[in-house]
Amino acid sequence: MAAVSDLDIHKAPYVVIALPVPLRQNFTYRLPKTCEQLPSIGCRVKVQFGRQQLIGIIVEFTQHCDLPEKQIKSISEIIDLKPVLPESLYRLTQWAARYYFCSLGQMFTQALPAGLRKGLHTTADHLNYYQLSTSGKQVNIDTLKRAPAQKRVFEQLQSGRLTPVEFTTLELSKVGLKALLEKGWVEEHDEPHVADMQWRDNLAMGEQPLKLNKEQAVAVATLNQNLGYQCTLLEGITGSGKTEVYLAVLEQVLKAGKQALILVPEIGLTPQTINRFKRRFKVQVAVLHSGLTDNQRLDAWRQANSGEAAIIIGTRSALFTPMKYPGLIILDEEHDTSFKQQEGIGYHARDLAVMRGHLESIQVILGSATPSLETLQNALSGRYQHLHLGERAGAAQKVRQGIIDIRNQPLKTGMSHALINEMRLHLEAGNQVLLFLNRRGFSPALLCQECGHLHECDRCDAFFTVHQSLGEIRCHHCSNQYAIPKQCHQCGSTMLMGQGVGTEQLETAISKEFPNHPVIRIDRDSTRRKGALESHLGAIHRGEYKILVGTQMLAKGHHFPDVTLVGLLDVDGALFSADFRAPERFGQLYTQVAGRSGRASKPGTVLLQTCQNENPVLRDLLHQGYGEFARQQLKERQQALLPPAWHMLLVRAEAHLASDADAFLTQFAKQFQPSESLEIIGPMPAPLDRKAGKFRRQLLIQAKSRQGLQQEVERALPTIESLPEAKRCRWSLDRDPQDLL
DNA sequence: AGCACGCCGACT
DNA sequence: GTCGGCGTGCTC
Repeated sequence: MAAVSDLDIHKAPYVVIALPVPLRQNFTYRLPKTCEQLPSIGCRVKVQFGRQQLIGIIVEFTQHCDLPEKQIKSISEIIDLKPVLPESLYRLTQWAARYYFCSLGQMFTQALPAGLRKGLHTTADHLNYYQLSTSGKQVNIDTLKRAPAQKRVFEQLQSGRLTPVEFTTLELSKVGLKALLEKGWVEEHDEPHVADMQWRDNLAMGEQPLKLNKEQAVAVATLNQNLGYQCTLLEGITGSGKTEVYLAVLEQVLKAGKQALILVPEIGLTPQTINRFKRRFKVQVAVLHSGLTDNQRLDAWRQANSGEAAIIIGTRSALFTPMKYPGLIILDEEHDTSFKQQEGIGYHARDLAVMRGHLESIQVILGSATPSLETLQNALSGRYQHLHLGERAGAAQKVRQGIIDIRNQPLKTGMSHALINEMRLHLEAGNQVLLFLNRRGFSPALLCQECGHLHECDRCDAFFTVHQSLGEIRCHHCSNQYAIPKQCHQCGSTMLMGQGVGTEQLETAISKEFPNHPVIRIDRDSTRRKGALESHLGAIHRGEYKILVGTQMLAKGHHFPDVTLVGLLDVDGALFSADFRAPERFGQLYTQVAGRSGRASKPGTVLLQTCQNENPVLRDLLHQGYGEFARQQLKERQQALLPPAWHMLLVRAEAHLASDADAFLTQFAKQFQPSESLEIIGPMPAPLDRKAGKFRRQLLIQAKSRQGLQQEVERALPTIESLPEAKRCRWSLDRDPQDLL
């Protein structure tokens, strides 16, 4: 970035500033009248914007400005003299803003922790922590026998001081701490903070590494040879020891005095994962998850930025955490959809991680048992290094797998007789059974048995979902809910019943079928309460439940050693979805459950219910494993001009009048010339046509080359933005959309 | 996004 | 008569 210390204020009197507003532009201000030291590009400044004060970032110094003089305001305050972000991250933000067609200001909103957006310092000069007081050290812990929350806090403090971040990470009770502070057994300290960089010269090891098998050793050796930027796909089946490979590479990186950033899916950031890294190396680990307060998040950011934290672990947004000594980026479960932001600017942490590795000249490791087709294509084409762990065909070989043909078969609440019989066998042998049901398309609607009327949400184009236990009908697309009606809204009949199978109904039906085997349901509804998922999983492991019913949630990252039968009830729904990624997702889900059911001594069985037992896609997956299946899918995507072969931009528009959304998208489409390398599809109704009383339409732009798409959209956007139709609806752009639904 | 202005419905 | 609903428009 160009420093401006050599520029004269008179020559460059204007400052272009990126502001945190959802507008695709920057704003020009004047330097303050009294400005002793000139800030540089990347510094934060406070400015008056309309009627509010905002904090923005300097993007450029310039001599000319087309606006009338009197419209230009002066910067009210300069916050930093040094850029908030290191140059590599400034460039990454700039690149991402361009790629995702948003302003730098919007991208900075994603990249900076809230504390910095509010103007707090980038460095911590004080360290705040709790520790046992002199009187506290005399106290016998048994006196806290009847106060378990206090006891846990006390125990932790016996082994050393705790910062507020650590306090939250350990899930300790605030009330317990408060009580101890009041008793005077614990004191709060605030001391000048001196950065401790000991780890860089003298890495202290904790737990001994496990012995690597041959494949792991080869992978580690290969990875350790990489210098500078290199992206690698580490394709390893469940249980093949990817983490051990990460740890071995990490050791080399830490020994060289470099930091590592580890990104995991939302669901994967568990204390177990974090502890595995903490136990191996005696270094500071900064953890960034959604549960942190703004201050705690800023603390973790500062530790990473100063180089004190050697390891940074976090979910999607942790991608933007700066490292003083960048050494390595690991992105585990690379195919996980939580790496793509779904709301606002839909950036993909995986794609940006690769770009960041490039900008920082460090290696990036993408790990998965079931790589996304995007990553697989890059690995097959040689853009990424490709390393394998475990047999290629996957765990599918070790499990018994079967297809239940349900054509013309009577189903009992979604279950075939064959499935019920098999369940009985496994349950009688004392094992656990797991049933998967996709939520989408499977909601039990409220049907009138007399007139056939299906009760529909009055704000959306979706059927209500019946929740028997709550006595409610709910719309899953907006928060609309009512008591279950006693009479049909159309004919007044009282013969109303749920139609279709949802997890809840399945749960009830199973309890009737197997009264002696307790059932538990795991889905978004049953795990809403904080800690509910953990407690349910605990009960499952203790064998308190024999039958597990759930959605995808159950497949991710959990291992159930006593489950010997897994049933996938709605295979057809996944294979014939409107979403072109549905088969890929199904392949990933299937491979995960197949890899996790049973164990060496108790081989698992996976049963699929389908009307398509000759389906070639299904055959590939079952007989040749995910690798072959994925390669086949890649070919199909190429033929259909779909990602990752082609590149996609989804334009969404929402308006009170369907015609307003349509008119805008029609105008949008007119800005492009369809050709051999550019296709325009739509405008068409979004799959959920009406949501919360508004009409939703979408337009799909598919381009042969990434650059072509970039250029075309960049050329057309200024015109589109000034379209009168653009004001009559809310619209947004989603690059590389994950969900067309 | 905020924040204002502005124009129509149920209340102290 | 007002309080407040959210539609529309603007921000260097």
